[in-house]
Amino acid sequence: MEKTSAILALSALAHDVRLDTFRALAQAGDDGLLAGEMARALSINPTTLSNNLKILSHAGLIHARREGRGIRYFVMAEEMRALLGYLTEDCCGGRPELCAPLAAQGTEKTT
Amino acid sequence: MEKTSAILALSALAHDVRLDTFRALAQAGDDGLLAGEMARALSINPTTLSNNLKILSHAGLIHARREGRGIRYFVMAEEMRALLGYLTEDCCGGRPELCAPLAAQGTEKTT
DNA sequence: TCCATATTTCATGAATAGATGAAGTATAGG
DNA sequence: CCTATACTTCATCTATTCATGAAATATGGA
Repeated sequence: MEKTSAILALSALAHDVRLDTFRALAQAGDDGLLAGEMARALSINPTTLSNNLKILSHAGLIHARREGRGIRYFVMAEEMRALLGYLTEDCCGGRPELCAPLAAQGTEKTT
Repeated sequence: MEKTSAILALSALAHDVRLDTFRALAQAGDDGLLAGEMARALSINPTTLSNNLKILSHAGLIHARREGRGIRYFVMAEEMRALLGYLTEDCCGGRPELCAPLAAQGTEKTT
């Protein structure tokens, strides 16, 4: 992954609504979610959501497909993997172990 | 890790100078780097660098220690690990395998 | 004490991001 | 076709971020 793509993805995720949205889509997995479902579920103004979905799409983190009157969004796991790979491999000074003991590590519940 | 901390860290990293700085510090490891060394090495205006170092510090990704006339900065690996953990565990819908095959994965050289 | 060095804080202006109502586009169904 | 639904795009305003010169602060040494 290139640095510019990484920065694009990082800034896409660094936002309350977008992070919530991304998480909801990740949870939904291959089923994806309709824009309207997300707007209702997360109580977001449809226009605001649409703008933020566009930013996530542009970063390559999600993609969309029309479905009847609605538009269904899906997470792009590959891009997220690439980002995590970039952060661990490239940003941790070639010593991934410094920053990436993701295998084990305590799994606390967060919100 | 809490969502607000994650957003703070993500936006701290989502910036050209700050990402470069963070990478340089990660490479330096426990030796850390003086602010001046980084400014010279990366050709960054000292004021600009200082502002960006403050942002990284505030996000908990680095910390500083005075050393004579200079100030030496160090990466906070723990916070970076927490961020990566948050992204994989919390954002990938409780199905980390979706986004975190960091163990294997092709290690291409990036810039 | 006085000065040079190293870095930060302050102040300011320019650029970018963010939210949202109104208007536009696409689709389904009568 | 006509209308309702589901979204997006446009236009606009506000808020935040960014970069940087000038001034302030801290330290070391003569």
